[in-house]
Amino acid sequence: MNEAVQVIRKGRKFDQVVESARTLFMQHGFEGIGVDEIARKAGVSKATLYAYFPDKRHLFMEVARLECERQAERMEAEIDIERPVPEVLGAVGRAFIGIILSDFGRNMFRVCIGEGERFPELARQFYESGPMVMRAGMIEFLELGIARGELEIADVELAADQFPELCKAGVFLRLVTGVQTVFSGDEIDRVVDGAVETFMARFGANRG
Amino acid sequence: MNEAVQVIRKGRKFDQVVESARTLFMQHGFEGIGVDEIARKAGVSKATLYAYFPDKRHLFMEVARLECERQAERMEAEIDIERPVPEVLGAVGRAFIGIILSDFGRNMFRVCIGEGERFPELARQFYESGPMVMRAGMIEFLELGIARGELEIADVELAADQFPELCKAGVFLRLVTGVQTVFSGDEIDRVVDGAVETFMARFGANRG
DNA sequence: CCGAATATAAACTGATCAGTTCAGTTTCGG
DNA sequence: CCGAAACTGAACTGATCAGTTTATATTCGG
Repeated sequence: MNEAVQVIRKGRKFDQVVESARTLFMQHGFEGIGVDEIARKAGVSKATLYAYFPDKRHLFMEVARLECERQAERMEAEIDIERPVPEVLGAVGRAFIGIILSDFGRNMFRVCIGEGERFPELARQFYESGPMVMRAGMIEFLELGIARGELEIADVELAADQFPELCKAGVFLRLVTGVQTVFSGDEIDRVVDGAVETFMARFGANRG
Repeated sequence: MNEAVQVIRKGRKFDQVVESARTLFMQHGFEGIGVDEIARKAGVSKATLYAYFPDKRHLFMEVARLECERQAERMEAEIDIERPVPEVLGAVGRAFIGIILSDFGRNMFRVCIGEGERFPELARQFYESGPMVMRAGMIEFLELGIARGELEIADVELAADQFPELCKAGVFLRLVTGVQTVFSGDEIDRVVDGAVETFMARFGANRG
């Protein structure tokens, strides 16, 4: 089944390499760092690195996949979906913005989008192990909210897409274009609270 | 005042170069095409090209700036802001999605974001001549809608950021990651109409 | 029709960097 | 303690590509 994993993990210094790659990729992006430096920081020879991974791209993919898993787990652990819908949405929005603003998020977007044409495999894997997972979680949660009578949604998938998009309002574009790279807590609250309010105005079940 | 423009435009084959660059950049992105090919397609020698532009990046910037202007003009010409707010928003949304899905839009995002760290000048200029212009237009229009009594908005800037973001729901990310590259008219209608409905649910002045 | 501005072709520089090779060393299970 | 697997280091290959150079040719205003 998972032969691929076994094929890749064959040496004792595997984790050192991944950890070094994680740090450097997240800090400098894909093109911003050379394989030599990754090997050096890992305390490993370049030849060893290439014994583990067929090329730089697959090393990056592995790092990206792990990091997405990590973020997804953290998010799941932090958020209690039993709380009222607006509260949960607020928490989700703040976590989401946090990821987007992190070195990881910024560089992941940069690489996936920038490299998308030359390296479609990565962008697709990123979508599937990042945004798609979150989308599935959103759908699940929204359906719970509907069942609880807190939400009324005809097109749940569209709603699940709209919420994260709302959270990016005025942030994402300014971030990736470098127009603004630091956002205060107040700024984040403003956009997340705005997202929750807009979302609830449309989909909240107001019977009263 | 515009000495810079005069300094750049000094030969008779300038337009050929820009036009060639426009076509090829929009088709292959920034890194996807070499200067040699741009010169060849322009029917111009490489040396001539470098007589016009200090480097490849500034050539790209010029193309980007012109294309943004072009899109902004087209949008302004097509849309009649005297129509009812939801109708105007629908038209804006469809035009916006159209730009995003075009070769120009896709590659512009790709390059600005991908190249952002190494070439911040471009991303900033893009933000200013593209999204920022649209944002200003949105703000103006929303204020008109408020004055007309069709809208009620406390934070106009946030609302102006939210609408385009809503229009991207489920489209933008799938596009830039290559998960889905073609979108049907029905799909576009679904997301734009959904954006208008959500927006109006929050900001529409329903006194009835 | 002259001379200054502009354009050309094509070879060249120089820098970058992923990935390879190989001869030799270390590690570790059995 | 042996032999196989894993690892090392450092030089090397090979490809890409932006930008330069140079000697020559074309264009065009005055």
